[in-house]
Amino acid sequence: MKGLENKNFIPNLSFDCVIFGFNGKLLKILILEYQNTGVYALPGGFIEIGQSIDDAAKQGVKERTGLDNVYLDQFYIFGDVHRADSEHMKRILTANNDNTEENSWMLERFNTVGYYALINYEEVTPTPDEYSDSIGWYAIDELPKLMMDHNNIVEKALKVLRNNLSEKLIGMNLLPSKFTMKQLQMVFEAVLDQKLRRTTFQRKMLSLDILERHEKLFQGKAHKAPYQYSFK
Amino acid sequence: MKGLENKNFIPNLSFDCVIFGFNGKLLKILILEYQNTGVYALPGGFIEIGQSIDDAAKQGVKERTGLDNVYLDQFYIFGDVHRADSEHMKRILTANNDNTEENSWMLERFNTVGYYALINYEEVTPTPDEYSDSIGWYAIDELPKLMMDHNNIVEKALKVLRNNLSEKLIGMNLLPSKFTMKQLQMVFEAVLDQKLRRTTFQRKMLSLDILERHEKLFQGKAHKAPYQYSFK
DNA sequence: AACCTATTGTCTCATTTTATGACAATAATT
DNA sequence: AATTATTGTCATAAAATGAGACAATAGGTT
Repeated sequence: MKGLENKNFIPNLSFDCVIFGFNGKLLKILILEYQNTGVYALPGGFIEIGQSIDDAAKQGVKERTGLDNVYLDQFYIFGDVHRADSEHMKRILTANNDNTEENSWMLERFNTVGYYALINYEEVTPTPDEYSDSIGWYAIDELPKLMMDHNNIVEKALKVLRNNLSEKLIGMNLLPSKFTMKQLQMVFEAVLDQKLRRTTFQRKMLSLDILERHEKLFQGKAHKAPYQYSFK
Repeated sequence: MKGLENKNFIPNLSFDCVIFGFNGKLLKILILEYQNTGVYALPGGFIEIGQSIDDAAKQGVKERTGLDNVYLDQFYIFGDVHRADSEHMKRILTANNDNTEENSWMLERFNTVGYYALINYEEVTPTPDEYSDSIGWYAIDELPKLMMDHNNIVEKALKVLRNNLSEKLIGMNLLPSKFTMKQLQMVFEAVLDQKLRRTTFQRKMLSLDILERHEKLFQGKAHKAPYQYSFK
């Protein structure tokens, strides 16, 4: 596993990121597949000595999405003894012809810090890193079986996201800087997984006094063109 | 530091607990003072290999309060590089005539998992453990300067507690099993640090359908005796 | 050009929730 | 029996939300 053994990592601690994106209809998550293993996992990594966990996560997201300045929120540390499933890791190591002796520390128990990120789907070109051969978007209700307790991590991230959506008004991070009221509503509906009433939603959003209205968006459709908005 | 060197701990990881109690008027926190150092700190500890972080925290709270089955919630991991302040730790180690060589790992960088606990003030007899010579309740607005970033940890715990109070209805854990509406309101007021309207609060609580009404509590006061309630 | 269609922005009215104050009931004291 | 402080509940006002109506469009169809 090229490069890993050169660095000094904090032992027994990792991070994993649930990277949310919105394609206009569905809420999706970035999942990567390790080379020659059929093992699916959340993008994650380790923390260098001398590096804050937040920075490590930030860097990890950047490496895999190319995006800087991403909304990133640490939401939980998963510290169960039995969360690690060393079989998966062994398969990844051997598939990479790795010296299992030298990297056996990766088979030890790991606690992992969960982060979730919200990114603008359109601005992203997911690029697989050196360990994985593919990276792709998966709708949240069509996730493959993930390694270790990663499915559980996603579950928890979704819960936290749903809780924080209205409160912290973080839906913005899933949209381009300018968007229509309809787009904003669809983000809310996708995240909360429920239909919202158009008029009520619109009134609520406008009353919050957080939106700035811009020019109309002409979509070439046979109906009134909607205004565009951005967050103040 | 007796006993510590015998155990196998997960390196570079600790936990710290913000233990909240309510004395009837004020929201308080358990703080301990290390022997012969003047260093104040949150009760915390390390995690054994083969022990989940939750269990380690649970055990830590039990050791320091004597209480089992405490409401305990992991709320954040503090992973800044500069949060550690090894001076404090050195003072604690030398004050205990510790072999600084052998325990030098305690001076390394530590990430710490923050927990908050809610306990019934009256049922608790805080007992100092082997490392500390005193343990005591401090009102949240009269905390001493704590070691490392522990003041910061308390701040964050308070924020999370305020957010979760109504949502998760966890105020119950700060009260005896039977309480009056007034007592419940005072818990809310102490945690949220704001006055609430009596009639609105009472109607709200009753409408939630989470309270069971019991016999009246005669306090020997010259006015109507209030009902007692418990959570269903 | 006149009409048609789907969507948008805004309004209205009904319903529900919350704010605010009023008031009677009551446990002990005077 | 009158007084006092607090409690439980109700009445009314104000605010927020639900649910639908409707006119204003941007373009398509005839």
